[in-house]
Amino acid sequence: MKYSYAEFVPVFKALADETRIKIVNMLSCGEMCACKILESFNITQPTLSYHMKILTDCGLVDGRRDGAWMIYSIKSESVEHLKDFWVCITTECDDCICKKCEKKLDC
Amino acid sequence: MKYSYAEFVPVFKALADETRIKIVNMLSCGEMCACKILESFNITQPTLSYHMKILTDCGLVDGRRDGAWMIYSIKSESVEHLKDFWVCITTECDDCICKKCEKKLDC
DNA sequence: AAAATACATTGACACTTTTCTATATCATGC
DNA sequence: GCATGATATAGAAAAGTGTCAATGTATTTT
Repeated sequence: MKYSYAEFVPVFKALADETRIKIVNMLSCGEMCACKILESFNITQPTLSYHMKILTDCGLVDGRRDGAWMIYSIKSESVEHLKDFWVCITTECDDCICKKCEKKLDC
Repeated sequence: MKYSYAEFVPVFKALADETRIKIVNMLSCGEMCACKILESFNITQPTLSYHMKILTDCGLVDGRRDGAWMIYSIKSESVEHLKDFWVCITTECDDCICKKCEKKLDC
């Protein structure tokens, strides 16, 4: 298994919220500043800040400061990484956890 | 947008737990009964029952009773559905939410 | 330098999630 | 029908989550 399960828990947690899924979707067309994202939702600015922190902490989104603005963008490699992980754990393969368990290994 | 965001929130929630990610992975090699899954984890039987309910309720896993046993299996169409959704929302396209927002639509 | 703008942090609150123990239900075998 | 094994449910405790108002911190503008 080339992936660690635990590393993806925060990513799935980040996506377990409708607002954050929508933010990821919005950023897929290109970078966007926080104030622009905020306009699209009926949430307060601190709440958006909270959501953006979760998205950046898990590695899905990148944030950079440009003067007074925060510019957010999707991290393509993380997007690919998650897709690859999902395909990997849902496809039968020789090093699957189920085979390890039959061998009484730690899992 | 051919998907509704809200429909995937319970799926991502279900995957936002290391034990449940591992269970999905285990089932990718074929169906398995609850007692067999339970052997692989240091959790109680009610806790596994709780996790299996979350996985089946969100549609990722299918459960059928076979006498005294519960046999669980992956629902391949849900696995594909999630992958397609992820690719869709992370790929730039004409009906992206960001373009809708610029048009001041509800999102 | 003062005002305004953009964003982050703090503290509080309601709500949800995860886990357990105890108990109930259901199916099987004697 | 009773005992046993497999699973589900109920209730409770602890921890985590999402939201806000209030406030703090940069940065830009005047």
